[in-house]
Amino acid sequence: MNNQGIARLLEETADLLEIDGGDSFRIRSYRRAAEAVEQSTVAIASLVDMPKRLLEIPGIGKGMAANLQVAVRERSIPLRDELLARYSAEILDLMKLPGVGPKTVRLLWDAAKIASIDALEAAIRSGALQGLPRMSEKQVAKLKKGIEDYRKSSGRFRIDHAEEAWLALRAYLGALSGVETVTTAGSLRRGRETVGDLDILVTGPACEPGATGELVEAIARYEDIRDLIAKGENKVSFHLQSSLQVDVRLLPARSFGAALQYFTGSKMHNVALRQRALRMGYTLNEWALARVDDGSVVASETEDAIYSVLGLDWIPPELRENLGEIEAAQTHSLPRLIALDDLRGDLHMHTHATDGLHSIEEMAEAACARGYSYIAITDHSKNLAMTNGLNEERALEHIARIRAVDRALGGRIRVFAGIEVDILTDGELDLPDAVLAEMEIVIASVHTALQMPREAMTRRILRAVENPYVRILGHGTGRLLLRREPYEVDLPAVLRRCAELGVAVEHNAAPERLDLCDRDLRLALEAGCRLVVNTDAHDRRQLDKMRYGVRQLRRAWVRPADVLNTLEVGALLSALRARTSASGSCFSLQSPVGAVSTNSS
DNA sequence: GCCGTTTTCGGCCCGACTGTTTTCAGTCG
Repeated sequence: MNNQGIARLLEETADLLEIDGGDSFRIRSYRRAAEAVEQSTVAIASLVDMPKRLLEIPGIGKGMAANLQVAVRERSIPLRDELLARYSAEILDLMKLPGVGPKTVRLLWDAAKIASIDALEAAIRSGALQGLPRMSEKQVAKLKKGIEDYRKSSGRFRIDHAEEAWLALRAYLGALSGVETVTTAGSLRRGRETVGDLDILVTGPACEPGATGELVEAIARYEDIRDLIAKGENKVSFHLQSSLQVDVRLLPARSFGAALQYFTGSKMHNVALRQRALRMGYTLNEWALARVDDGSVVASETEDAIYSVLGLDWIPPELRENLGEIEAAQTHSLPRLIALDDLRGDLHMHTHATDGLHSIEEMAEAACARGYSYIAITDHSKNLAMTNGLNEERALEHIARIRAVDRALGGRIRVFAGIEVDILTDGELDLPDAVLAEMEIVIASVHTALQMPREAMTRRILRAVENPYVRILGHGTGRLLLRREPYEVDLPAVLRRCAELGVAVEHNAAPERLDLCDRDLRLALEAGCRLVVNTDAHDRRQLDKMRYGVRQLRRAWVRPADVLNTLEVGALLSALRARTSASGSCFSLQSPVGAVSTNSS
C-alpha cells in the first residue's frame, strides 16, 4: 500500500468521524496524519517494522503509528471499518456533493437513514426530505443539481491518479521476461483531465502469437489487482484496488503502430480517420492499414507510417478529437504546441508564511532544479484567515524577505514578489493598492460565495480586474464556478475585459482544480487573452504538476506564444509593464532587484 | 489523537458567506 492509499484511508476515517460527530481535535489529528503521510518522501510501507521511525514523523503518535501498521498490512483502518459498517460504504459519496458537509449527511441519516447518493435521489423524488430542517425547496433543487453533476463525472479517474497507477504498472510489466516495450494509449495518452480506464500495450518476444501464456499469467499476478475481469491469449483486464479498470494488450511488434493509433482514439478521431482511409482505398483497424482490394498491409509498425500513407502529418495525441486536426495535418498546418520545456517559470506558489510547506528559499531552489528562470512567491492575503493569510504589515515584511532571497540567489533564478489576493463580494480586493504596488505579480482569486447569482459574480470579477495592480486573474474555485452549465459567471465578458486590460488569465495546472476546460481555454484565446499556466504549489514537489497543465493547454491547441510564462525574464517584465500603460494608471513597476536584461527574447 | 510540558492534562489556525429558524448553523477555503 503506497502513501497516497494510506493517506486516503486516514482522510476517509476523518470524514466518517465527522459524520459520526466525533471529537473535532481527534478528527483534525487524522487529517494531519493523512497530510503527513501524503507529504512523506519515504514510503510508509517500508517503515512499518520500525515504529520509532514512524513516531519521528510530526503528527504521528503511538495510536496513529498503530493505524499505519494495520493500514499497510491489511489495507484498512479498524475505526474506518467500524464506522463504515455502522453507516454504509457509500455514505462518503454524499460529502462529494457541493454544499453537503458532515452535518447534512448526519441529518439525512438521522431523518431517513439516507446513506448513499442513490438513496438521496430516491428521497428527493418521493418528497421524503420535505419538512426537514434546512431543506427548503431551493436547497433540494441544489442537491438535485449536485447529483446530476456528480453522475456525469463519477466512474472516471483524475489524470494524476491514473498516471500514478500507470507508472507502477509500467515498472511491473517492464520487468517481466519477454517484454520489450510498455506503452499507454487511450485518454491518458491524449492527456484528458479524467480517464475512464487505463489502456496499456505491451510488445516483445513473449507477446508474439502462441507464446503469450506465461506472460498472461504473470500479469494476472500483479499485486494491486482487486478482481480479474478477463484473461485471454493476448489481453488481460482487471480492476485495481482503486477500482480503476486496466486493459493490458499483448501485441506482435509488427502491429504496434496500428494498435497504438487505434487504442489512443478518440473514437471520433478514429471514425474520421477510417472514413478517410476508405476514400483512399484502404481499411484501417487495430492490426494494420491495408489495401481494400487485396488486403495487403501498407503500414502497421508505427503511427507515423500510418498517418503518412493517409497523407497526414503525425498528429499529437492531445489533438485527436476530430476538431480540425485531420484537416490541419493534411495541409501541414498543425500548430507547434506548447511543451513543458517552453515554460520559463511558475508565477503562483505558496510558502510556510501562509499554508505552504516550504520556505521561499526551498521553493526557489526546487524551481531552479527544474530549470526555471524565475518564479513568483504568491502567498494568500488576510481574507483567507484559515491559511494565516498576510495582512498589510506581514505582506510588506514578506516582500522584504523575498527580495533578500532574490539577491542571495545571485541571478541563478529570479524570485518575484507577489500575492494571491481575495476578491471580496463587492469586487474590492482585501489588501490596499499601496501594498500591491510593491509587487510584480498580483493574482486576484475568488475563494467564496459560490452561490452568488451569475450577474453579481460577473460584476464582482469585472470590478476586481479593473484594479491596475492585478496582473493575473486567478482560479475561481473553477470546478464550481466555471464548470457548471450554464456558467456561474459570464465568462466571455470576463475574458474580453481581461484581454482589453492586459490581465493574464491563469490556468491552474493542478488536476484537482479542473479550472478552465478545453473549451474555456479556446474561448480565452479567441478573446485575445494572454494565458498563464501555474501550479499553485503548496509544497516544492507540487511544482511538478506543471506537466498536467501543459497537457491541458496542448489539448486546447495552445502555442508557446499564447502563454506569458514562456517568456524570458526581461520580456516578461515588459509584458507586465504593458498592463500598466493599457490601464492608464500611473503605476510604475518596482524596479527589480539585481541585474536584469530587459531586451532578451 | 498529538503534543508539550508547569509529567498527567489542557490546548489544539479563522473568517466570509449563504440561507434562513432574522441570530446562527453549516460549508468552504
